[in-house]
Amino acid sequence: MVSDRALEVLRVIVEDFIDSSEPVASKAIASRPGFGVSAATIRNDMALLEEEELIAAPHTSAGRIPTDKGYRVFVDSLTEHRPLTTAQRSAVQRFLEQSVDLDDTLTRTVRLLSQLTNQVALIRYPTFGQARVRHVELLPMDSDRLMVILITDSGHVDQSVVELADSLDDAIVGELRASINEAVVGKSLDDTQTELKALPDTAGPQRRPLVELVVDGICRTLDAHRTDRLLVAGAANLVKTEGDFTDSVYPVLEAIEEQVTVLKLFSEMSQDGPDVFSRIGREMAAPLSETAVVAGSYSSSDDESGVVGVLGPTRMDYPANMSAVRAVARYLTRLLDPQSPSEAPRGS
Amino acid sequence: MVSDRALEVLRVIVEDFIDSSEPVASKAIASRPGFGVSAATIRNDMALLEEEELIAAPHTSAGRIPTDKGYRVFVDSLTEHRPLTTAQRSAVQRFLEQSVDLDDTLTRTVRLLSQLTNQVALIRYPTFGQARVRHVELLPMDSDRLMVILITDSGHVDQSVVELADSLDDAIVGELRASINEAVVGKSLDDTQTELKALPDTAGPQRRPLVELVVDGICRTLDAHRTDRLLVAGAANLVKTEGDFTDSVYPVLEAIEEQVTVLKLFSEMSQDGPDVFSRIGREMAAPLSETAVVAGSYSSSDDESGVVGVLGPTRMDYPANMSAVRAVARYLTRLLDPQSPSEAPRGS
DNA sequence: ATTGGCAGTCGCATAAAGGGACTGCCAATT
DNA sequence: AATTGGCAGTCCCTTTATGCGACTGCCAAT
Repeated sequence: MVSDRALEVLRVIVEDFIDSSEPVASKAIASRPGFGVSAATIRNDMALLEEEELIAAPHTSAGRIPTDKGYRVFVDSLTEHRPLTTAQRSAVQRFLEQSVDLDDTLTRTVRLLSQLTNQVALIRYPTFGQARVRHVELLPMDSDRLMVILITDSGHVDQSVVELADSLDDAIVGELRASINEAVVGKSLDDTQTELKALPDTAGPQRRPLVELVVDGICRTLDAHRTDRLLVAGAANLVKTEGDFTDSVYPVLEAIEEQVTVLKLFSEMSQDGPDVFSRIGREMAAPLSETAVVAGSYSSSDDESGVVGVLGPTRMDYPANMSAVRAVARYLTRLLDPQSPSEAPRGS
Repeated sequence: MVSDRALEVLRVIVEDFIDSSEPVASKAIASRPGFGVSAATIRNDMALLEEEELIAAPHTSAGRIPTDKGYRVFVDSLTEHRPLTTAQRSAVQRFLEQSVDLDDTLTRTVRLLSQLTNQVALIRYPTFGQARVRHVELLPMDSDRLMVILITDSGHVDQSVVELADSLDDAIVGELRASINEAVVGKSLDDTQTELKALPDTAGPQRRPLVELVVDGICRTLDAHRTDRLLVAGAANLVKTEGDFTDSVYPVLEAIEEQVTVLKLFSEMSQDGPDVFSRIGREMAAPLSETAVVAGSYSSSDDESGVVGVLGPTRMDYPANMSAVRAVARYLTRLLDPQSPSEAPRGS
C-alpha cells in the first residue's frame, strides 16, 4: 500500500519533527540528499501517508507531523542499535559500580538514565521470589505490637508490623524467633511462604494462635517485599518539554507520583517482548495518552525481573532513548545477576 | 511610619491578591466593608506602602500586588490560628493512625499535608541521636564486602556496606557480631559512636585493623542514618499554579529533586523559631526565590527533631498553610513521641 | 510516475485604534 | 492635617485590519 519511498518520507518527517518540533514541509524533505525527486512527488507520498493516518496536518497549509501510528511504524522499523558513546559508557560504569546495595544501585540507575536521556526515568523493583532469607528479627514495639524484620541475601531489608491479640514477654518472642529462623533461613522467599504455612502445626496448642498471627505477619512482609515499588528521577524534565503537551503536564506528573498507573503499564509492557518495548500516545490510557514510554526488562536473577524505562513526550528521540534503556537494562542485569549468561559465557 | 489603616490596606491587598491573583485596586479596597473612607484616601495609604516597598505596581496604571516584604509583614502580623475543620481533623486521624512504622508514618504524613494544602509537601526525617540500638547484624556479601545492618528501637532499619582489605570467614564474623552487639545494644546512637571508638583497643593486635574497618563502617551507617533525607509529595501541585512563576517551574522542581538545597534551607529555618516558620521569595537563594516555604518542627523524642512543611508560590494561602503545617507537626510529634508534654499533661 | 506551476488556505506578525481600569495629583472641604 | 471628588494621564489589553510567508492541492504537461 505504501511505497518504500513513502516510508522513507515518514522516517524523515519523524526525525525532522523530533528535533525541530515544527511541521515538516514537502520542500524540506525533497531538498534532503537521498531523494532524487521533486517536492510535488513528495507531496503525493504525503497524501498517501495521510490517508493511512501515519501523518497529519495541524492546519490546511502547514507541513505534516507524525501521528501516534506514524511514530509506531517508525519505531518498529528501527533495526540498528545506536550504541552509547564511550563517554556515556564510562559514565554508566563510574556511576553504578560504586553502589553498595540494591536500593542504592537502583537509585543511582534511575538518576543516571534520567540524565542520559533527559527524560523522566522510572524503575520498577525486581520481584524477589528467588532471593534467600538471611535472617528474621522479631522486635516487640509495645505490649501488643511486634515488628517483623526480614533480611535477604540480596541485601534487602524489609519490615512490617503485626498487631497481636495478647501481650507477650521476651522469652516467648525469643523462642519464636529461634524456631522461625530455623525454619526459613536459607530458603528462597517462595519456599519461605510454604515453609511458614506449616509452622503453626508444629507448635503447642496454646501457642498456636500466636504463631499463626506472626506467620501471617511475615507473609505480609513477604508480600510487601514483593509489592511493586517504583523509583522516579528527573520529573522536572517533563516540565522542560512543556510545549509538547496540549493539556498541562499536571495529570502526567500526578500519574507518576501515584505510581499505580505506571506500575500497571509496566506489567502489561513487560509481556511485550524480551528486549526494549514501547508505548506511544493513544496506545496508553488517559493520563499518559500524550506521552511515550520506552522500557526494558532487567533481571536480578533467574526469574526475578524488574522494569526500567523512560517517559517523555511522544516527540522524543526514540533511537537514543531506546539505546540508553537497552544499555542500562543490560548493565543492570549484569550487575545484579552475575550468573546470567551474558556474564558467564559457557562454551562457544 | 505606616498607620494602622495602611496596614489594614496591606492585609486586604494580600488577601485579595492571594485569591484572585490580580492586582488590587484602590476602589476595590474602599468598597470593602470596614473602610469608611474613599478610594482616594486608600490611594494615599497605598503610596505610603509603596514607599515602604511593601507593595508594588506591575505598571503605572494597575492595582498593587504585595512584595515579598509585604507578604512578610502580613505573615508576621498573623496572630489567630485558624483551626482545621473537623473534616480535616478526622482525615488526619484516619490517615495517620493506621501507619505501622516510621517510614510509613512519614510517607503518609507528607501525602496528607500535600492534599491538605494543595502544595508541595516536604518532610525531613528526624535525627536519631537518642534512639537506642536494638541489634547489629553483619552480613558477608562476598569475600571482601560486609553489609552492616543497624536496627533501632524506633523501628528504623538502616544499612551500609564495608569494603574490607582481607577476606574473612564466618567464624570471625560471628565473633565480631557478638562483641559489637554486646558493646552497643541498648545504647543510644550517640553513645554508640563513642562506645565503638573504644572497641578496637580491646581486640587482639592482629584483629585490630579488621575491627577498625568494621567499626568505621558502622559509624558510617550511623552517619547515613543521621543523614538528612527528604520525602516529597504533590510535586504536581507546583505545575498547577504555573502562572505564579515568571520563569518556569523547572528549576524549582529540580531543586526539590536534588534535595540538598531544601535540606539546607530546612536546617537554617529550624533555628528560626519553635512553632511554624516561613521563608518568602527573596529571603531564599536562587532557585527558590520565587517560592514560599512554610515549615514547622516535629520531634520524635526529646531532642530528635525533623521538619515538615510545604512549598508553593509566594502567592499562597499563608494562614491556611500555616495552620495545616502546625496541626500536622503537632500531630506527628504526638504520634512519634508519646513522652512529649502535650500527650502527658502533668498537673494543671 | 513525475514534474513545474499556480491558485488557494491558513497562521502569524505588525500596526492602528478604541476602550477600560487604574493612578497621581490638585484644589476644595471638614 | 486628614480626607475627598474630580480629572488628566498612563498603560494594558482586545479588536480589527492588513500583508507576508509558507505550504498544500490540483492540474496539465512531460
